[in-house]
Amino acid sequence: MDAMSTPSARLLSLLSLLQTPREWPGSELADRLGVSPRTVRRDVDRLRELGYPVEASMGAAGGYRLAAGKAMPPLLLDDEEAVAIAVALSTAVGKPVSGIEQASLRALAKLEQVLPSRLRHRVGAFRAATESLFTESATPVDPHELAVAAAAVAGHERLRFAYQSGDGSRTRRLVEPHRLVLAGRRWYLLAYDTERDDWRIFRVDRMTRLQPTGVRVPPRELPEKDAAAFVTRRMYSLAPTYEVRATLRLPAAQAAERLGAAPGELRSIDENSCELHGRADTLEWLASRLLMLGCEFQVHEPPELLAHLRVVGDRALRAAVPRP
Amino acid sequence: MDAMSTPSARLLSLLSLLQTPREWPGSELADRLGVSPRTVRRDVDRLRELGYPVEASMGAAGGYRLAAGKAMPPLLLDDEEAVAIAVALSTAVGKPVSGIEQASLRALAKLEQVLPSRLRHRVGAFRAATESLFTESATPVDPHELAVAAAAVAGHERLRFAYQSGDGSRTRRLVEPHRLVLAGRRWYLLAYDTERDDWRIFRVDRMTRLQPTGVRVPPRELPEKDAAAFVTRRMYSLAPTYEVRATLRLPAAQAAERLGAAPGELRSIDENSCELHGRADTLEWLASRLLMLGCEFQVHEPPELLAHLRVVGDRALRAAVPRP
DNA sequence: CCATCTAGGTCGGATCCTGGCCTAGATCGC
DNA sequence: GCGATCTAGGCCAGGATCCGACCTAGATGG
Repeated sequence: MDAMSTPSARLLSLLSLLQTPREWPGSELADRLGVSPRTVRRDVDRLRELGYPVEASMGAAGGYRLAAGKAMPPLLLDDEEAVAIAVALSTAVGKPVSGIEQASLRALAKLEQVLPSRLRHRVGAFRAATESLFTESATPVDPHELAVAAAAVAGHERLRFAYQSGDGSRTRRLVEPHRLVLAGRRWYLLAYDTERDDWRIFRVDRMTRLQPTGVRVPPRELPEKDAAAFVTRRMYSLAPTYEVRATLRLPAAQAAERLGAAPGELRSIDENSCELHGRADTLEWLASRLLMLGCEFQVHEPPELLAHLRVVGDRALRAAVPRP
Repeated sequence: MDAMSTPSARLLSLLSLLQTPREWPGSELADRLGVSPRTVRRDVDRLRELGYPVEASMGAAGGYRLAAGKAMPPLLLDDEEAVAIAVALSTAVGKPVSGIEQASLRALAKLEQVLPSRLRHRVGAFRAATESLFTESATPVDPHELAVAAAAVAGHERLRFAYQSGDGSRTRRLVEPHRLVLAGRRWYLLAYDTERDDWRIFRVDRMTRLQPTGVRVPPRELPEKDAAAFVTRRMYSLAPTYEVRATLRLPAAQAAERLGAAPGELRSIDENSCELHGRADTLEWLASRLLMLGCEFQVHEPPELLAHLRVVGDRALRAAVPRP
């Protein structure tokens, strides 16, 4: 333990100790912090005054611990925990659903800003290991670059990057980032392209070599009020999606449960079948989800999905024929 | 903003402000914290002395921001970010791979300990929404209960719960938790059953109504040195698993990449095929992963997987036949 | 009923903290 | 190049805070 000379440093260490899921007797805390038990009691008081609910169980074998309160206390993580959170957020952000993607992204950007570099390497390694497991998306976005972009948005910093547009041509861009928007299962950066003097939308998974320039610029006004609307209007030109229509031999309630969030539309047909309307961007993802439902189903559209199902079905049957 | 009377409270707020991915001019910080700019400079100094690397850009339009340093600073999260992290950790823990499961679990336990209850509800809601999306596992474990168990392990607290054993019988248990072990894709609790006076292993997904008793007991010694070894020896009686053997028409390198972490064993056969040896606990999971590889393959074992592939293949082909 | 823990009042002396004022150095825009 | 604007940090004096020591009260478990 360090000197713990100042009360501030002591409060921080105290918070860190109390976050461990165990009880600390005052005497042990005093020992660890290098102060008298009386001072520990006063520090506990201070924490309580700051809004952190330190619980104490009285009597012999009593002790202090931090309980759930009204506000989030500062989280004091050790190295491994920090890495675990970074990895978890990365996969969450790379496979966004839910409706808290913006918050996940903010949290990731915040964490990456202060993550020591030696930990950063470990995060990268784990990310590489886990990412390919969830190979649902054809081109999963790099969470690190996403975080860099998010930081640039939040800091109003000019951003430089290489972009590969839909037709394959590569360009260098210098933009003023405005917002990151999740649409479908992809992230888009809405930004003002300073070289082309116009608003542009970039698919984040097509951006590489992001370099925050550090140059802060006053936020520019959008031509339209809602960034998300602006994006969705232009988005479909960038992201070819498939509209699915299928009949599932499964009660609508169960189908909703198994499909989880963002299932698209489900309409009940009768007590044990329903119709699914949805949209997705890769056939593999669609086919896999439908097959994982574990029920009979019929696909009506799109024709590409019908073809893909035939391919997958044939492949499964061939795989099931034992050959030496 | 609050009073910020004491330097400790001020330092915490300052840390929170500096974690935002933007630059803060000293004057604005002074304003927000309700102190003079000189004091802000001193506070910044204090933070630096505590080991938090506050970066400053000089000149006009300069400012302060928190950079990556040697140690993790305390993370100050707003409500949404806290929820996002909790959700991300939950799915990471419920679908464990990687090799940082223990750390993820610790982080989740730490977070849940201090998470305000109103946020806890939101986490539960998001969890329910996202969980069913990744319905790979037959009985996904409840991350919240896992966190409770982890806290009991760390705090040496007796734990009470209801258990449904493999044969379907239900019992109430009172145990002294010793360790949580991840084996295969399942979590097991190694604990001393105080009523049966012996060490037992419980599948966490079969535990319900966990109640930490708050009773702290001195840690008991394991009969064998390594808990993980003890578990793995007994585990296979609890978890029926399938041993897979298959030939993939894919170069070994590519297969490893697409399979990601824990692919089992891959042995290269020739330049564009390889043999896979692995183990998994559900056929659906296995079949889906193999089909997602996007290459031809032949399954040799187990026979159950052959049967399941035939079922899935037939179903896919039936689904691809348009019917009114 | 006693040991052990939290809770908290009081006091004096040492320490620290603050704001004001100063100079120095870096950087950017004009 | 020059001035504006920012960080950096020394110095000082008055006041607030903090600390340990010592005390009593209350809760709890063996």
